[in-house]
Amino acid sequence: MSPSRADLQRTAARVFGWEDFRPGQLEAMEAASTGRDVLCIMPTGAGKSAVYQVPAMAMPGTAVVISPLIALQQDQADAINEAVGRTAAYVLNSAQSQAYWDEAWAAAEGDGAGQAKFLFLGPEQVARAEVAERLRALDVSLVVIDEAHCVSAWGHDFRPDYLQLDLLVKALERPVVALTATASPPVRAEIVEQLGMRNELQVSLGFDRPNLRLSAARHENPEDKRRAILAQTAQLPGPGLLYVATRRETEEYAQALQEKGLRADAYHSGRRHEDRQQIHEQFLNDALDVVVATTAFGMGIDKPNVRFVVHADVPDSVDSYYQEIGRGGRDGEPCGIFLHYRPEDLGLRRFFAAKSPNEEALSQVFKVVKRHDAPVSADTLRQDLDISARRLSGQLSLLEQSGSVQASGAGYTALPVTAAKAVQAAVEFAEKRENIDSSRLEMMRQYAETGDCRRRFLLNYFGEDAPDMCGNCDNCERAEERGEELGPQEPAGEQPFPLQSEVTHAEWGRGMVMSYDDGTVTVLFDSEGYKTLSVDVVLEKELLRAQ
DNA sequence: CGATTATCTCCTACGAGATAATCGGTGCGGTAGT
Repeated sequence: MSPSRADLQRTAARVFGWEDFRPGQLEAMEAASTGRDVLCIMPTGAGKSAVYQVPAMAMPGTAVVISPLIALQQDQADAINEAVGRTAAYVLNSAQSQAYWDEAWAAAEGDGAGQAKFLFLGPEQVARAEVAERLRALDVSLVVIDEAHCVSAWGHDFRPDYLQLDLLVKALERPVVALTATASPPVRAEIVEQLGMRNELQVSLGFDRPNLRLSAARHENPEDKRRAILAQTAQLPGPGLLYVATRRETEEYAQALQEKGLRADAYHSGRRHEDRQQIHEQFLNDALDVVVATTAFGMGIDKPNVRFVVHADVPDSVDSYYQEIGRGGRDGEPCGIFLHYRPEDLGLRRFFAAKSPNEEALSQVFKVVKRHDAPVSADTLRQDLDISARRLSGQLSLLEQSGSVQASGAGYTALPVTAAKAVQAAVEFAEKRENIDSSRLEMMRQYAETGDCRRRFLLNYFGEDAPDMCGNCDNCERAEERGEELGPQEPAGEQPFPLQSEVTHAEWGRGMVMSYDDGTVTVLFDSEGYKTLSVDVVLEKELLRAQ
């Protein structure tokens, strides 16, 4: 028997002391507990964790929670254990002793009062055959993917095991609960596809954050940009965040800000663990005015009173940008959002995005998979190949996605093609993905350069309609100064296809209309990424057709 | 792709300017060495 809505409410109150629910929360919990997949998009602090924790406590069995950072897993497990009053959640990773693992397995495999209700693991653990096997044997309540945007953001290159999670999902045959604060339509689609979710309920609380005051400034040379950033950051009321692109910049800006008398520190993944922890704590306790950080700083940080978020460089996508500025103004009070931009800065992002696949390694991996008649496990492949687990994961998922290898719980099977064909398909697939990535970067450029309402740009990007000028971004303020009416806006120019409607293009196939801006239309094509076209040309040449 | 650093060139030698080489982000896990 799955728990009823009343059961869920009782559990929430009894175990966690939660009496009230946000819109969508209860609905999502109910869906999960009755066996339906759920994709939940809620800002941090809106009670995302409750969506899986409450049903998992109300249901029999153990929830398997996949989360990207061990520190994050530990925080969540601690919170659960404190609420429950015993060890109901275990965090499993390479740093734990064998004794701890044994205890966790024993607790998960048992049932009754001492049962483990949650196991927290990273995708790398799930990819180990031994762990996967043991998980398959458990009575699992839910499969939870926390920070699910990592599937899309990290799966392709950085942490390839994210793309193998569908095997776990398939093997366990339990409802999937995917949670994230930020996901544009294509990212949502990718999460659903990669995790093999079916008929999922999507719950989104909406992306508008009206208290964030958006602005951007363009600079010509690096020195002017640097001066402007320092002057601005020193003068803004804190606490705040300054995001930069490189580790070295974090050190340089932090030092310059210190010299101006601010309490500032540099945060990046190259710093010692204790230092990172200390900076994090100091920031939370208002003992720092500014943290100057790379992308390493952010996930899991829930501080209400961040008063500004300054970007010294463009991030790789609007998705990342929104994730980063979303750390400001969580208390609902005003927060200044500033993007400093030079077109040349896009170069670094292009460099990071350009990772051509290793054809030699692909070919080798494919040949070895093909040599086996029966499905072969990643572990066996690794012994045959003498390559790292991580690289193997990357090659396998590329081969799988480009259609030359099939994956199942039993292992990998090669399809009847030659190694040369398999490599070619994989390379083409990687190129296509790179095109999509660069189109995402192009959207970041558009955001930086737009003269239109920035809030509308962001909302359109995340698939929401936003007809009004917001009045709280630099471009709206400039329009106001020119004496233009805000409020419901005359659509600037013709808009032949409604927002969010489906269109087709002879060459690029199916796409979705995302936004109109200054005589252009931006369409998100399934296979090509974002394309921005002139409305006049589209109409004249009949480039797009409504679906 | 672009910024920074290292090396080369000029030939009185210095140091300036040109040219070449290098570097750049996220975390897991495991390994080597205390």
